[in-house]
Amino acid sequence: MLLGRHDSKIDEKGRISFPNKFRRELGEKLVITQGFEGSLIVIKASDMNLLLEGSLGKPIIDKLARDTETFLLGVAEEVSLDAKGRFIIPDHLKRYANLSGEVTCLGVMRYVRIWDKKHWEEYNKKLINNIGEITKKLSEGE
Amino acid sequence: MLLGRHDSKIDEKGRISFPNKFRRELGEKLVITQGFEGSLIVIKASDMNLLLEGSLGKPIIDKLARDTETFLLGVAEEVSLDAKGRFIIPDHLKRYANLSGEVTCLGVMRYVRIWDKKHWEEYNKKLINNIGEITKKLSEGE
DNA sequence: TAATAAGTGGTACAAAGTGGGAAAAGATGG
DNA sequence: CCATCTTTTCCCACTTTGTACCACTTATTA
Repeated sequence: MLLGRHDSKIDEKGRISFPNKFRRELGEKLVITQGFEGSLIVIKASDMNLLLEGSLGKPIIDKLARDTETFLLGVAEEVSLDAKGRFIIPDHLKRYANLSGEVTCLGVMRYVRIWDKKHWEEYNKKLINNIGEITKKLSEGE
Repeated sequence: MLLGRHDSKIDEKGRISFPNKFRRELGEKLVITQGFEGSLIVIKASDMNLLLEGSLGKPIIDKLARDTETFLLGVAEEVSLDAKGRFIIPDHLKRYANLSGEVTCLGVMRYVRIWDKKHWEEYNKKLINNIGEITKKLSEGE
């Protein structure tokens, strides 16, 4: 299970490094794509189907499903780690997530979320303030 | 069953030590993460599912589940105790819970809550004053 | 009070992370 | 179509961090 936070920064060559604990879980072949709340998603190529839960199987004429799939898959990129666990973030994804210097990577079960560090700090504050309400709603099944 | 209070302090290396009684219950592989009311949660790795009840298995497009998992897992860290029962509290969690010197650890059945000692003293006062009302509401089912 | 167990502080070494250089591949222009 | 310049990939060496362990201090118990 992917777990935990790892702060990193994008170096001069546009590389970002994953810590060992992520690498062990993720393996060699990864897919990076746009995620929610302005973050990026990095996931094992063989786990791609997890992204599509909720839209998979819907007919192509279903606009919601079509939009969701286009959002998640249309801009995805296959990346591979170098010997030290680094990879290059494609430019269009770097722009989407507003990544420049410092980034924060979060392991969330089966995937990693990459955030601009400042953006994450802000989002986390919101989470901290609202987590009581969020979990309440969740447990009420709504 | 985890039970009782243990006061401790964070040493220069950022380590905190658990008393023997906690260790026996918790075992070797622990997970530490952000908890509620500004405290940290330490739980047996194999009991993580207790935290995730409600969000487990939900698709990535479900915002409530995504927020919950990001809050609980994204900043979690797997820690292991050293030969003397100590572990290092990750910096970002130390900051979240405002830990510097003295801390208070409380055993609550299946997990341990870690507080900044002063913060706990204050929170406990509130509990003492309001516990009548809190339990009344609870027993009335809201 | 002695003996044993638990807790604390600190050092040393191995592993992981970082920056950068060289070679290979690809693009551009004459 | 070849020569040169740019970009990408691979790899090496240095730095930093984390972990294991050791020695000492404090508490516990007989």
